[in-house]
Amino acid sequence: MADVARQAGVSPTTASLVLSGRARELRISQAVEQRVLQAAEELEYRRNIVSVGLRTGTTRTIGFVSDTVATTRLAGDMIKGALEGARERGVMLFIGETEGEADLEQGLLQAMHDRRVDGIIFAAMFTRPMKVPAALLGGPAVLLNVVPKRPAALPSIVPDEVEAGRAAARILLDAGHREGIHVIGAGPRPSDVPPDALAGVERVTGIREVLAEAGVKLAGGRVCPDWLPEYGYEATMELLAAERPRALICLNDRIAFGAYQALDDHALEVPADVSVVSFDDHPLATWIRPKLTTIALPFYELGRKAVDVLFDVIERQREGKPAGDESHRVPMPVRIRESVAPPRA
Amino acid sequence: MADVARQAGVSPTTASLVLSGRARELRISQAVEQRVLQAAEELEYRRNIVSVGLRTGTTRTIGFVSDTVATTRLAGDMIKGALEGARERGVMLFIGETEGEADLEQGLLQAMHDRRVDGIIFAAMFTRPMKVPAALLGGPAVLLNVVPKRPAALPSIVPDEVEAGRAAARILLDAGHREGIHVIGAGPRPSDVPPDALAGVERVTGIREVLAEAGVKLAGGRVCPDWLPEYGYEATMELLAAERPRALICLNDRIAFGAYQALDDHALEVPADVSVVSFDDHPLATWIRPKLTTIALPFYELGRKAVDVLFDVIERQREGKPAGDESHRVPMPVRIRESVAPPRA
DNA sequence: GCCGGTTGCTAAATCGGATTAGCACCGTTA
DNA sequence: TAACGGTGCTAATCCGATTTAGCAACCGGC
Repeated sequence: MADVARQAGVSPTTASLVLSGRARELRISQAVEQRVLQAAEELEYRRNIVSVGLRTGTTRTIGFVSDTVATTRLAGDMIKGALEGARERGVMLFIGETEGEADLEQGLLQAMHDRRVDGIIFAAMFTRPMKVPAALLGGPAVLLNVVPKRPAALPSIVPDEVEAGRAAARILLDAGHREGIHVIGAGPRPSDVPPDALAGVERVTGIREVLAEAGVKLAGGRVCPDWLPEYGYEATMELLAAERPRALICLNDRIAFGAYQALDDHALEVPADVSVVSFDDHPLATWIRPKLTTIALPFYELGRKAVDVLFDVIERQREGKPAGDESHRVPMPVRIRESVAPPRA
Repeated sequence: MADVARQAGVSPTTASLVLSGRARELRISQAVEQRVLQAAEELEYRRNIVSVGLRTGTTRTIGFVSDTVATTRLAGDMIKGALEGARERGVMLFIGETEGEADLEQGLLQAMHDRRVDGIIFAAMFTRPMKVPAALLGGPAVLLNVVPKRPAALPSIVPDEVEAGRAAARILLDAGHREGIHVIGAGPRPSDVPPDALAGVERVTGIREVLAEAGVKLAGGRVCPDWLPEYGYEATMELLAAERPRALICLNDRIAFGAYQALDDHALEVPADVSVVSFDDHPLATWIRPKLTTIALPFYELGRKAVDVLFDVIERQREGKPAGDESHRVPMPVRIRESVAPPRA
């Protein structure tokens, strides 16, 4: 910058003013402004962000801390959304994984604060209640896919799972289903849900609500120890041994995949014999035959939204206002494909 | 830091010396060292890395630039490996996506250099030849899953695809297969491979080499426009319409999934009627039935290795030595599962 | 012709440390 | 006892910007 100032024949102060866009504000003449700009261009000058960060305290950098990023391809979309939001604002993204370990989490948050990030997105790869680490309260932060175990003064961004449950139920009702509707992955009682799987609880809530309104009774439900194909398969096999369902609401696509396998074993066709709706919109959903009708987890939008809200918080903090702790629900889009049909007469 | 110095009753210089671990070197007495350390502890002092970065030029930060991170869950593992390597060295990771666009790439690299990263990992999500951007040569850098289109003075880290091809062929030979071995995803001629799919070329090279050594002839091969289940399905259907294969080498797991569907349509059983080997070890491979024998893409190791090599480069650069442009091949582990059996008599 | 107000620019301090040169003190040695 | 080499610590400078306070020149009004 000193070089630029010299080449333009002005003081470093003036150069700084021009290059940080405050020329107008501090009454620098157009002529001088142009000279500085041109000198900067000729010298291919770029501001040293580290230095700016030291002086102004803003590093144009945010942190993305999550439990794990590799578990599902969808998680990648969350980062992608965040990345895009960050890029639009000219901000870079630090990422880190806690692996669910408290000391890693502590160290990571510390490391980010040491680098003076402007804000932190604290994310989980599937929606769940978590303890909000104290180190998070040190600066602007938002919760992504995390609902705080005890009330925290932080905004959170989560998918609208209840509405997704409603949508799934409506799809079956609209197709004419009234009986033989089973849930795979939870139930039969509302409390029978894998621990910490908030999504499960909320999806079932939405399902039950819509069915109840329509005067339709859920025929049954089966928990799965984990939401993987093999357990979906087992649960569906058990179900089929006992009775003949007309429609399955699988709590995610991997369970649905297992259910497909079980239905296939019993020579039952989807959707002619049994309709299947599911959640997540995993890539798998378009690979299996028939393609799966599913309510998508909007990971990309979640990531983007998190950045938007984080910058709101940063802005508000700069104005001295408090952070706010509202919870933003991101709608889950319905993907109608080929796995639902009217019940066979 | 000034506070620490004051509390310890020494000059800021001394405090700096002690806290940067150079006390011994510059002959600070043990007593003073202890006083400073204790003061720092009491004040919960943490060095401001931004400031250190300004003065020393090292930010304890590296950049991970890739074309896209979300395409496959496996890509996430690559980042995970890099993350772990970085964490062990107390370094943070910036990530960014280029989406394959040159101007985004340019901007991203620029943004990283502006933030004075200590080094950059330039990655692609599947192995392929790419133009190495000039901005990469500005500092320490390594290529991950990228082979430079023209020779560049940068080390590269890539999976050992040729050896993986050999392994796949050996699995079939060991099971007793001699004829009716088809490739799905490439061939029949060695040049029939999707453009830019370096993995395909190398896998086929390895396959042909081992088969040739054993005096076995490849019965045929079919290209797929893209390595997705639907194309694997189509190619296999075409093949089955013409003849009855004894073993399929699918060029990735998604193709294999499509092949399974086609075999199922023809009432052929895996592995009794047809054996299937594949590549990648996508999560899918354990979800389908029978579980798929596949040669795994070692994404996690690739990510880790990239960080290791990058720090080698950084180290060497500090000593004034050149970067080196060797290519590191990471072995691809074989995952024996249930999709291969001896040919039916 | 003097005064107050603009306009246009700059000197100097600051951010939080790292680095360099050197100072005061002490025991040795000739 | 004066020169000498260690020892233990610090003052001053620097990294690359931003920011505050202020200075000179000019202008119009009385």
